[in-house]
Amino acid sequence: MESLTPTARALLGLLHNRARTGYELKASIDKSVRFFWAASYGQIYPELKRLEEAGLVRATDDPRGGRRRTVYEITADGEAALRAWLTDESATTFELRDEALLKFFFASSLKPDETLAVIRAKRRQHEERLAALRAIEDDAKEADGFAYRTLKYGIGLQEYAIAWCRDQERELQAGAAETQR
Amino acid sequence: MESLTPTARALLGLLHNRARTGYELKASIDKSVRFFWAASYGQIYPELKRLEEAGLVRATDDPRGGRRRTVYEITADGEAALRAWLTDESATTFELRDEALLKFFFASSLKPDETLAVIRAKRRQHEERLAALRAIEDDAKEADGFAYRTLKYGIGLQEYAIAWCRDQERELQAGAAETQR
DNA sequence: ATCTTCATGTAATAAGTTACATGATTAA
DNA sequence: TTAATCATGTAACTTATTACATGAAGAT
Repeated sequence: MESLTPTARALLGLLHNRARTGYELKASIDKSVRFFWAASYGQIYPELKRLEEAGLVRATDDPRGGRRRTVYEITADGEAALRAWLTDESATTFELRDEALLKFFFASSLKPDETLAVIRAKRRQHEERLAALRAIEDDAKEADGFAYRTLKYGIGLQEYAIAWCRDQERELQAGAAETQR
Repeated sequence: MESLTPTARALLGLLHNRARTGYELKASIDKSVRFFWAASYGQIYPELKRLEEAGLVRATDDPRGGRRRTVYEITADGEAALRAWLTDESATTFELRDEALLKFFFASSLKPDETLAVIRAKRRQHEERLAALRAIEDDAKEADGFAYRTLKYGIGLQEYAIAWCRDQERELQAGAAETQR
């Protein structure tokens, strides 16, 4: 038996709470784990099929009027696989891809105002992310405590990044002022 | 002309400072941008070929004894492409994949000691990353100020994550103690 | 009427890792 | 002599995104 991708396990984790359609799973992801584990339809639907073939979820046709609809629920085997993953101590994926930071890293060849633009773009990005996280705060509060704690972690991360950007902006402007004297 | 991947641009950025072999580029990445932009040989060598075909780098055979060796230097077109990217204001990639956090998010079905194990594993991971960043601190200081500032950003991020983990551990243990009374 | 949301799916493509193969040079 | 480092590369695979196609139901 092939081992599951973390994305498949995320689906199992969401289905642990309640049965959902692929569409609902996508919406749930976007309202919860998206900021540290995104997933697209192009992954979710094939992944659900694989999970069904592996017997970890059960698919049930449940049309709403003339609109076809498939609800997935987790099976006992699925619950076991979820638990096995959660309690497995082996190494977990941790990856960061930050192109704005990459630009900042190479900023030595830029003029101060161009560097400033790089940092401001990065700050804006984090501010948008922060706003997106704040927008789902109420939903997270209603879910269990772990969802809310996870969200607060994300909020803190974005705030750290924003504060760092502000520091860099300040230092850059101070440096530019000094050169002008 | 096809647009470049951020990884290709990272190579250009590194070559801006000085010419390097593919092997040296990999080593440079591992000692600088790796924590927010990793790259493997499987990407670097083909990418260098593409950059050469596009005329953005120039390859020169420069064997050391009987060991073949190809040094890449950035061309004027390459410098222009680098600059264009650095000053381009359009959206940049920002992605986080944190499987440990995913586990934490789903921890409601775990027993307190199992949840504790999840957080501790996450903390250990960040502590290792922090140590890796601290180990390259001297190199970053010797490079330009942006490299060092970028590193400090990474260090701060890891410290934030570690502090958060410690908070969660404390809260969990406090909660467990309360239940026992 | 028409726009949004609900709903499912695939094909093409992109981006990247892992494992492997090969072989020279240098340090212990 | 043996291990580490320098050096280059590819094939197979994995993971994921984007764009597209399709169509029903509900809201305005």
